[in-house]
Amino acid sequence: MAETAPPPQPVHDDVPPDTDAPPQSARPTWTRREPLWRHLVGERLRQLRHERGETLDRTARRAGISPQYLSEIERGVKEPSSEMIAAIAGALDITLVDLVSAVADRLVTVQGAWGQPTCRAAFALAA
Amino acid sequence: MAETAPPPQPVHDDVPPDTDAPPQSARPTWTRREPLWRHLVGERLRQLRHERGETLDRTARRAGISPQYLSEIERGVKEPSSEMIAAIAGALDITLVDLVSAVADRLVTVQGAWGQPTCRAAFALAA
DNA sequence: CCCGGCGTTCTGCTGAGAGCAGCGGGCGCC
DNA sequence: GGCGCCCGCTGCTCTCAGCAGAACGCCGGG
Repeated sequence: MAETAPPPQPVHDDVPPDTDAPPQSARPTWTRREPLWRHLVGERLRQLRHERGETLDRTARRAGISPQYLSEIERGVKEPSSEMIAAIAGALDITLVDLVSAVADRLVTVQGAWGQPTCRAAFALAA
Repeated sequence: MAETAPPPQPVHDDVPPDTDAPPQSARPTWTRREPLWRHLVGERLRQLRHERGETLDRTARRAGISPQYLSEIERGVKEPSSEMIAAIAGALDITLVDLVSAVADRLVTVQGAWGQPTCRAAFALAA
């Protein structure tokens, strides 16, 4: 590491959740301030996988990665590359378009506790 | 690399754009099929930076990274970590919430050439 | 011509960490 | 007990993130 510019300090504290939490828990993988991208995308990938009734092992194989690694990605422990995100999305039969939109939707929902509407809410109003 | 599972093959071809293109060009940093996450987020970061009238050098310094590296991130050449994304978003005075939403909006806009409405359009309808 | 500003590209470097494998553990269910 | 599902730890290899230095291109102005 070069000595001129120190690496950017982590802007946020990653506080891992209780490991006692059941794996099916809806508890987010961050407990303080803003989550990082890897937390959000991981959470959403897990949610999508559960919605499809797929096991971690099965989805991982379909994506061409190890089950452990998919577990780590879903929990926001590891930083997936863009290709990995695409591969997992493919294994879940969702496009990157819909995945990022889904992540954004989740974001708005979480941050919108004080009333910010979601995309879906907007369409409902329009109808 | 372990010999058991080959790395997932790139799902998409990254074809770099013409280097003759002016840096202010609206030409996307992918020219085939679906873009990858790093292309989309990079594009959006550049767009946001231009909207704010900030130079690459200035934003990079604010984010605590090198200007060259920010250039690479914006062009989708390098894979930014979640912390990097957060740092750059902070330098642009935008939350990760709004950034991912902005990325998703861009996605819908691009993919919606055949008529899929955006969030903004939905709110306009509601009003 | 010169200069400065802005951004990109190239080369080269180092250390972090991605991604994996093996193993063990916990939990729920039968 | 068994099984399935998932998580955590250790350890490994190799890629590449992130940087620095240098050069380049383009533009505008003197």
